[in-house]
Amino acid sequence: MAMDSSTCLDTSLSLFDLNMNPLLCSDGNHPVTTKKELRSDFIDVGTTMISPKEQADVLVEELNRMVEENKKLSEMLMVMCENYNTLQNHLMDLMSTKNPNKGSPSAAAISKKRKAAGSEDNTNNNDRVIGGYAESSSSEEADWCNKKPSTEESKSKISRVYVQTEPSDNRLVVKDGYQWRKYGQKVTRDNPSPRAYFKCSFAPTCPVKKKVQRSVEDQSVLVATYEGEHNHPHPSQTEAILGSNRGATLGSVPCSASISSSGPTITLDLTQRGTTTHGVKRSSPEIDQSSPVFQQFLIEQMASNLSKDPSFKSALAAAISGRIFPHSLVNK
DNA sequence: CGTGTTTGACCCGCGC
DNA sequence: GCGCGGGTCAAACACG
Repeated sequence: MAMDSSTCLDTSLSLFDLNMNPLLCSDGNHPVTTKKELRSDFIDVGTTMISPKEQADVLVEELNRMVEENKKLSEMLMVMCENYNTLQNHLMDLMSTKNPNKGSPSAAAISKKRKAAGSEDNTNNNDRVIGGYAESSSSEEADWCNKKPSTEESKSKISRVYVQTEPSDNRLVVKDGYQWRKYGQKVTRDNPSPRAYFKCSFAPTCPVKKKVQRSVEDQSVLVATYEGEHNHPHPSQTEAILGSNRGATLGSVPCSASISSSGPTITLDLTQRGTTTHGVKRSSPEIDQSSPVFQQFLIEQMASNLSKDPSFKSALAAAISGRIFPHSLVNK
């Protein structure tokens, strides 16, 4: 639904601002130093002639400052997540008062036979492509649930995302920020386009699966069907706060229509925790973002991503070389 | 060499 | 029981 998108987009843009601009810390006094600024800080220090002892002190001081900023960024993330949840709940209330009956499929729809589902992509009149993406309504999903009587809770969490792509783009790729491993491809009877099967590979234990297939009616539209719920935070929740300006990271921000670097693809992540589909409030257990486990996860992700970030490495290398070989840096 | 993708084989549920 | 079709597995392959 578009409302979800706008809510999500709002949060994403906040993240984007977080990445691009030196913001004030939560105490409102100390500006958060971006990675770019850090690099220039290093160079500035590196070009001045100071003793090794002082250099070590400066390094320690710098490290402490970064740790402090890291803490503050984490706090900001927590606040933002809370705001997101508040907005989401507000939206739920609005949607439930507007469409009290939506999301409760009729018994007829539920009892649809498997054969009737054969033309699922072009018979569901409730599905509409809206501005490049759309989400499905309930009937097909209820049918899906019926096909496989759920033995696990996650089986019942099914959503569908429509993504407008270039007709010439033959890849069955729907960018939603998560990491997916393809484990199969099949040509189905009702659709000449192959259907690709993906599993979430961000967390080894994540049960979420995704099916991607081109729409029968419009070959430029990819239909991504998500099954299950992620048991881990969205990768962008940890990557975004690192202030990385890399395209890959930006592309992983949910609802990234305005900032995606990969062409006209517009993705709407309906699988995110707390997100609803079909106007039905999800009842799955939510990840407590204030929990020590979540915070530990965040810290580990930050450390991991920082260590992988080539620009951070080069900045660090420049800073170190600037201190050890100040002249060589000046000559550059 | 590790990781991800491809693709044919296999499994299983459903309809006849 | 058999055939069909969707979903999954796993060996082979590609790539960085």
